[in-house]
Amino acid sequence: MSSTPPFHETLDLTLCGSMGRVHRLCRDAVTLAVEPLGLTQSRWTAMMHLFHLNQGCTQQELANSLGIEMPSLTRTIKQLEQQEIIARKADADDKRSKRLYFTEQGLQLLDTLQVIIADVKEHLYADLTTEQLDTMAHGLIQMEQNARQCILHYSGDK
Amino acid sequence: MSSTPPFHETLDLTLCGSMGRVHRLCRDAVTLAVEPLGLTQSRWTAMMHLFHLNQGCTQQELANSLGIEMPSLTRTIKQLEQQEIIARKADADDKRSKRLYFTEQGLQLLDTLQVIIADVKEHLYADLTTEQLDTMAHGLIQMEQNARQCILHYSGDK
DNA sequence: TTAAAATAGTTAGCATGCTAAGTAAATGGA
DNA sequence: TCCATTTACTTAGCATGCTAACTATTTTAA
Repeated sequence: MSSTPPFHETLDLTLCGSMGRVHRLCRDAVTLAVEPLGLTQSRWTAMMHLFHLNQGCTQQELANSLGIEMPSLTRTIKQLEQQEIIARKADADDKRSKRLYFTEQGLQLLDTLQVIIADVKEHLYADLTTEQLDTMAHGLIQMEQNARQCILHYSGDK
Repeated sequence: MSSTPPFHETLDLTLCGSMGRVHRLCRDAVTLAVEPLGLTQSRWTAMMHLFHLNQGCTQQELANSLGIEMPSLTRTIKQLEQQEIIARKADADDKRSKRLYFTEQGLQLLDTLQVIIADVKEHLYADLTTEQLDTMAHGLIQMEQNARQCILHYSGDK
């Protein structure tokens, strides 16, 4: 296939493992930084996505944005609700749905969170050029598509 | 900071989330493919790394290679031992260490595993150029370093 | 030489992802 | 109209990562 086996070949499938490791490390870095706020990774991530989406979105929409399944989100939402950071309100039109809103103190926490995350982000992306980051982002998207297709392929074969 | 906010900016910290997602998807793809062999992600990954290292390495060496902590590996090794795929043998010189070897059937399974993984890998890396993969691999290594430093920074501040 | 520190591995228990299966509400077709 | 299907969410329980704390052994240093 490739006539000039380069760097990534030596990584083999470890490229995948490498992504997992970097993912864990990045999220550990942020989580450490926001520890004083009493937030875990899943909670601050959910908050950031809810902010970027829009208050009033459904859990399903937030789960899609996060790229996780509903049951994983349910647990996190429950915790954020107990911490009184977000509130669930039943949709009047569709009684199955619950719409998500920040509470007053949730909004205040969000502000602090954003500042801290911006700071950590600078550290994490240090020494990486814009072009590199773009290439990585696009590559990740391509691989995500490939993986989804691959999963269909193998589960279809059964 | 960046005067021309590009693609990755819109992803924000989601680059990290994206890596986590791609990691999960890739490993799910392989895990589906090797399901007939009765292997989970942590088990086939450990097998591949043990193959690339050398039989007879210690658990600590394998954990380093995998980029995971010892307790995580202990569990996986125990399972692989129960499946009689690998065997732990006490080191004669250092009685604390246990050295890892494939069993006969473990080696046979490894052969099959390699074939399947090569196939999946081709799917996963489809439409990605060698240059892209190289950039990604290097970027990941850089980010891993950044994250480790960042973690030191924030835990040192306490 | 012997007590303290470091190292290899284990166990216990948490965080976060997942699937499977259940409930309640909405939708769609006979 | 009414039953079957779909959809939104929840609950239960597994897989895999982690840290904290323990045992046993080795190394270091007084």
